[in-house]
Amino acid sequence: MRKIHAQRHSKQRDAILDNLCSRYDHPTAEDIYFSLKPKIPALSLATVYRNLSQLEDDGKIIRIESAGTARYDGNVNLHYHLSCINCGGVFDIFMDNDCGLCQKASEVFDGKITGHSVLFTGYCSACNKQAG
Amino acid sequence: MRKIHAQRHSKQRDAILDNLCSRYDHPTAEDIYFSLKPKIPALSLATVYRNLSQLEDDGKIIRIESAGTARYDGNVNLHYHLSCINCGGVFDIFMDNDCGLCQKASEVFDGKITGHSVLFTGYCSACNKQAG
DNA sequence: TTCGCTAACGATAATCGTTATCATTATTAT
DNA sequence: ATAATAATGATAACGATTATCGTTAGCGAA
Repeated sequence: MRKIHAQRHSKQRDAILDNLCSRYDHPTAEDIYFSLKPKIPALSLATVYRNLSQLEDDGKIIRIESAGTARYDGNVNLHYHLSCINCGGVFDIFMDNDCGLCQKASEVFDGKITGHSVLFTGYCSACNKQAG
Repeated sequence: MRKIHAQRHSKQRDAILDNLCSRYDHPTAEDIYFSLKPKIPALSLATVYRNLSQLEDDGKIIRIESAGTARYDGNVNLHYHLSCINCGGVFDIFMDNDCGLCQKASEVFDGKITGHSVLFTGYCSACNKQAG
């Protein structure tokens, strides 16, 4: 089902990937759109969506399925996320391995596991200190 | 932010919870709607959505954030899910613990972790046998 | 270098899942 | 039974995403 993409180069796609890779706040498509709009005034939101799915298909970015709106991540190395109950932000959680999660899951599941994602919920550093 | 609900009893809510708890295919709101429609012809899709969020707030069911459409699960005990790349189905993966995932995450994350969800991707039993 | 093909674009309409509104119905305490 | 109001059904509204379509631009061949 994976499509073949990016037969041609485009400034918009470059800008979108650059933008995503230079930030760590896991922006939504709209966040990226508004972030690039000053630099590329003619940019269309449709183009952002189009390229984000394309880049995802090409394995260059990751889509984070948080409630409601999709967020994106330019870091394709294995890591997890925490969605803050208080501020709604999404934060990185880096662990040097998956704690044997896939291994264990493969043992108990009669199918084939090719990947996984983990979304923690709780309070980010700032909100935890602030609210207690 | 958790709301107080269910001050009154309703046949619709009972039916929705019953339906969800008696099946293991992690249906969408619409799936439940069509499943109950023959039994409760006057049922409205809005009522299904309303009660699903209410039941979720009450901790009686779980919402699974898969791509696009939300799915629901009547089993509130800790377990994980696999989304089949081939057929699109969502399947249970039961493990007797979290493999130390939360423990490890708490060590490396400067905030407070209160919960987590894991979504594996791959092939379900049937699709794995069929396609290889 | 220009030409032609068509991928990618921008603008916007359409779609889809979900939520809000509101008049009506039904549950429950009195 | 009655009154108060939670919950309902119908449907409009909403927000995120995708599809459409005419135009633009990347790139290989002439």
